[in-house]
Amino acid sequence: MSKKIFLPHLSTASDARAVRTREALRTALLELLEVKSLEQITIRDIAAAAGIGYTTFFRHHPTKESLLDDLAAEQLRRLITLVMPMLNSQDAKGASKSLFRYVDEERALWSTLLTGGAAGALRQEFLRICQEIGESWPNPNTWPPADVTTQLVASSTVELLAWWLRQSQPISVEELSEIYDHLVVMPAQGRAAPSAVAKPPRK
Amino acid sequence: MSKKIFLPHLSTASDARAVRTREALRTALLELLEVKSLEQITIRDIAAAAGIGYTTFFRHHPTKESLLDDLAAEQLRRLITLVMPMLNSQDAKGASKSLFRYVDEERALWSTLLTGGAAGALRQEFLRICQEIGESWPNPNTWPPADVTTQLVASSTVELLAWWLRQSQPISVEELSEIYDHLVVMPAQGRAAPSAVAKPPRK
Amino acid sequence: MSKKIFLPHLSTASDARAVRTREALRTALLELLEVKSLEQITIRDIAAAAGIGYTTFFRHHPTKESLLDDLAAEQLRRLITLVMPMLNSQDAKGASKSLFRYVDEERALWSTLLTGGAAGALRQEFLRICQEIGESWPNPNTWPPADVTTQLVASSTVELLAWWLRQSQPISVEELSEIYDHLVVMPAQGRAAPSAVAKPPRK
Amino acid sequence: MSKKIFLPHLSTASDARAVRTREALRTALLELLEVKSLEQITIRDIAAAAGIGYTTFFRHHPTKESLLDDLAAEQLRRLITLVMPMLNSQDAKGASKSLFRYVDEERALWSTLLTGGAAGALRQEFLRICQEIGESWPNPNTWPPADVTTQLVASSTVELLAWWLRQSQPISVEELSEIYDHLVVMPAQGRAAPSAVAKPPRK
DNA sequence: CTCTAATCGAGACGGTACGTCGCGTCTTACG
DNA sequence: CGTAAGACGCGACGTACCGTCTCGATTAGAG
Repeated sequence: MSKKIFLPHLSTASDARAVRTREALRTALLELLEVKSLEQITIRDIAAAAGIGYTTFFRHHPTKESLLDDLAAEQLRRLITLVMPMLNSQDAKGASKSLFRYVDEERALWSTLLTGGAAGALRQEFLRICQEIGESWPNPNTWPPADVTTQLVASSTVELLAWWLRQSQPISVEELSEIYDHLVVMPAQGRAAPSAVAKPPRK
Repeated sequence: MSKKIFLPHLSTASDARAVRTREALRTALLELLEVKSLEQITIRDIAAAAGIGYTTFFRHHPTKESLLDDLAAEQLRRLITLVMPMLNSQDAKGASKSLFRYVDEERALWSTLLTGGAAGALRQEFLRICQEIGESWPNPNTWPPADVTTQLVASSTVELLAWWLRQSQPISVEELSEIYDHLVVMPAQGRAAPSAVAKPPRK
Repeated sequence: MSKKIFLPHLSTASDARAVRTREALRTALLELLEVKSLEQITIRDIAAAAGIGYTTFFRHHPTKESLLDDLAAEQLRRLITLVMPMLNSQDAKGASKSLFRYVDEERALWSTLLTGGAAGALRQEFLRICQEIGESWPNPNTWPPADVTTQLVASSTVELLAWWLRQSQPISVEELSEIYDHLVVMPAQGRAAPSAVAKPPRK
Repeated sequence: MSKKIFLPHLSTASDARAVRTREALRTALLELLEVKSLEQITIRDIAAAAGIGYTTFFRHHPTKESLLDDLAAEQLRRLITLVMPMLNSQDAKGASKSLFRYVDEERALWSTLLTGGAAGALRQEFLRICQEIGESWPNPNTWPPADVTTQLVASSTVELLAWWLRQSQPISVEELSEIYDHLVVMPAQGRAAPSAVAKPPRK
């Protein structure tokens, strides 16, 4: 009962037509994500929107999730490298400004990804990766536990970004940084409370 | 020549069989949610797990989401009434303890709802309702804007609860309250900085 | 795997309510047959039209076919006793007039039965019974074979009756008798063709 | 947001697979018709018997009746062109022999169609078409009325054919022609009774 | 400058799930 | 305490997509 006998050519990434098709697929998915959620989008929808044959989709991606990856993976990775410093950087303010400036540059893309139909999937993937990276770090016995702090910072960051991108009246990067610093970064760095709390004995 | 003669939900609600069936459906969904996500669960799965006929499902609920509502709506409403005070209560500590004690009482249910396959849906619904309630409040021109604060408090609360329920080593309500107060409540109340947090008492 | 555990009371035919219900069912079916075919009519339709509960239907008849029987069986039997003489009677003219006069008296009923949604079923049952009776008769080695003659007479009779009942301009019993005699009876009695054909050699 | 995107029947008709499938469907239906009536046959039955997927059925036919059409329409049309001459041809004997010889050639098919589970449907369709054609003819004020004659000839023809195909002992085309001529054709042509029938007064 | 070979769209195909409908049986609550 | 109302399991309906496969047309390179 083999699961996959189907192995398309996975077109030689250098073929001009293939490149054009991939681009069309990405664009099509983004367009559709502005309107409906990933699960509501069918592969047939995407192929139609991209102006390619249904079967051709599978020459490039095994599933629609794979196409979303292709879209988001690199951007997501970059976003994460900009977020993680928040947890221990000395210059959190500067770091957060870098983060928001980057998102501002790619505003159109992130707007779709975080406020459109892929928001759930993106959020989940983002949290997963943050957790993964957090776990690989040296884990001093801090309080509150590092994993929960990471989780809350990551989730708050996504939520704040989504909120920002939803606003009709633009909010400046500086102002957003202030909010972020106030509500997310400082509490997480334990500077929220003046007297840095020593880890309480567990058990 | 009417097109729709299908009128469910007229069930007497007092018929013993119907009550039994509804209960079986709820239980079945909870069982399945421990294993897979809501979208992966088919109505046929639920019916089979509940030991009822596939068609019978529709006599009680138009969709599986409706069944989830039936499960979660009241509990969710209760959770929310316990969360909202965090945003302005004088006695946040007490409020948060009430919150966590309630979740602790319904630990089995909330564990499934927040760490199982319905987590995404629940989280989204929770945020939606919080936002709705927040908007109905008197809105002094605070900074940071009230809506973003609400959003972050709500999302952090869910995230923290999910983290708590996932822990293999139980964490006491008191300790959790400390973490919550530290990372979520105080920053949100703008009391983030000076007022000292003494080493949190254990137990 | 028992097929029938369901044995309703089959209400004591003398109960006044039962009698009223049976009558309502018959009427309801007749009404519906004017509009759609037997297979398109559901038992729920009939019950609703008769103003009785769905389940109650089954107290009186196991299937809708059984109800049709109840309606038609006796009338059908009577019709047949009037038709069979055509095959050998001396006084075919008189016999056919009796036949058509009877149908004329029950015009409303037969009109529904033969031109409405039960036409197919009635026709088939009629033919079946004719054939059965024909077979029980002494079978002199006639030519053409008796069974085919019976079959054709029966089918032509039904067809002619249906045609008659469909006419918007009423045709008198006398005239119809002429047509019947001409097209059906005389040929069947071998008085059709002038030169009576001797039985041809069979291979 | 269109409700119906379902567009079958665009099949290339030249695709070898499609041709094979269509053939399999025809064969399957014929097999099933030997056993049960059209209404008792489900589309799932047909698909299973044809060895194709249930859904695939609908790529080729919207209903099972449509499949029956596909089977019978052309043959039926041919049969009718052979029957209609009976009503006015000079050479009825020759015409009837052509008719029966044709049916004899396609004996297997017609045997299934006229004595199997599609008999009712076929009969009805046959009568409908005959009537239709008859109505398009010049309609001299004959007696008996042309439409009833057509109806009776058509129905008798089908009945006779069905009888013939049911016989275990084969009856020759010649002999059948004799019977047909005797019982159906001659009466219909008004050459039935020796003493020509004087036209009875109408109205 | 044909002629074979690779490629790609279109869509046929077997599936699985959907939501609807009617069946005939069984249970319950009500009058 | 019998009966109507309707809950129930069942199975067919017709639709939508899935992911795989086949095919015919369109190019592209080789003879």
